[in-house]
Amino acid sequence: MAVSDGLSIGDIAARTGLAVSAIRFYEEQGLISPWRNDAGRRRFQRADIRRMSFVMIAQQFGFSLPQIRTELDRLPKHRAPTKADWARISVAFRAGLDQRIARLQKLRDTLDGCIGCGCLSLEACALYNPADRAAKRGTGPRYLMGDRPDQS
Amino acid sequence: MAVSDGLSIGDIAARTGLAVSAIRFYEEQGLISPWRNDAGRRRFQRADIRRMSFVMIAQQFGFSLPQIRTELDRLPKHRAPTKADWARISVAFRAGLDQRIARLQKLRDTLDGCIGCGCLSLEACALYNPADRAAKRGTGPRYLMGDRPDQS
DNA sequence: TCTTGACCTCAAGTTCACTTGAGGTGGGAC
DNA sequence: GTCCCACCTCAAGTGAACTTGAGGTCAAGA
Repeated sequence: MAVSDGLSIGDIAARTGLAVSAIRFYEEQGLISPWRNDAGRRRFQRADIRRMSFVMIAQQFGFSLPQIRTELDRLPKHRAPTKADWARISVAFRAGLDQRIARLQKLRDTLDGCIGCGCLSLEACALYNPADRAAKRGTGPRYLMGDRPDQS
Repeated sequence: MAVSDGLSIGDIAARTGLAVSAIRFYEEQGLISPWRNDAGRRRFQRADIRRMSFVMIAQQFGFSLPQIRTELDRLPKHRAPTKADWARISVAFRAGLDQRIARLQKLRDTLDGCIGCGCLSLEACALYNPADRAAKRGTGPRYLMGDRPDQS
């Protein structure tokens, strides 16, 4: 097979460490758009490996798949993204990561302070009035790190 | 009602921002152990508010409820924990938080480097051999930040 | 020729962290 | 007395992110 034929789903699985079923699921969610060969099988670009890695990293930061999709939608879907393409989406995204890291650091310090404070005055303790209360509305699992779809 | 009667589930909900149903669920999961009054209603200590806050913060760091339970099991369940009690569990837990933060920072830098690298040599790029591959086994949602129950 | 392996689809199952709903109790306020 | 409200239990539903299973295609190798 020539390089232009692209990679099979098995190749992508081997290269990314993702399960084949997960890759199919990601296609369904619009995170990748492989084309099909004559036999109806998925064919991927090498650049899709990077897309998948991006997904995996963003997930660790607590982004949901729809959110990641929004980021990736700013990349070209059917042409290999250039360095400039990636750099463009990187700017906003990196800021988001920094924000999440800072938030966790603040949270850790809050916990630190409160564990140490003894809290004879319960009302005054930061823990009892946390900056962001857990979302009370909606069902399903809570989004981590304060990144909920409805930031009301 | 005297202070010694403790707080109702509604009080706890109001003070923590958690839903009443969530508090009942947390009891079921062994995260809190309220006692019951004559009418069979849950009664909480003031210290339970702190317990719940701890749960909420730990969750934001990506800990699962069983993991949080393990941490909390090191506190006395039916007596109000002292400052020393909290300080004791704080040591190990704080280290875990620092580790998670460091991990995210490294991940962010990896992404940064890889977005900037152009990657003419795909094989050499750190993204194609991420330090920790996503778990391939098991069902259900992936645990965030590499903290899975079975660290095989 | 036959089998194996990699791929395909579509429906249903799974885990986590909850919420929702149905049906019931008990105590104040009017 | 009756109404409401806060609470109770237990079963079932929900959303996210996948996995598993059943049943089928197709090409390459023994």
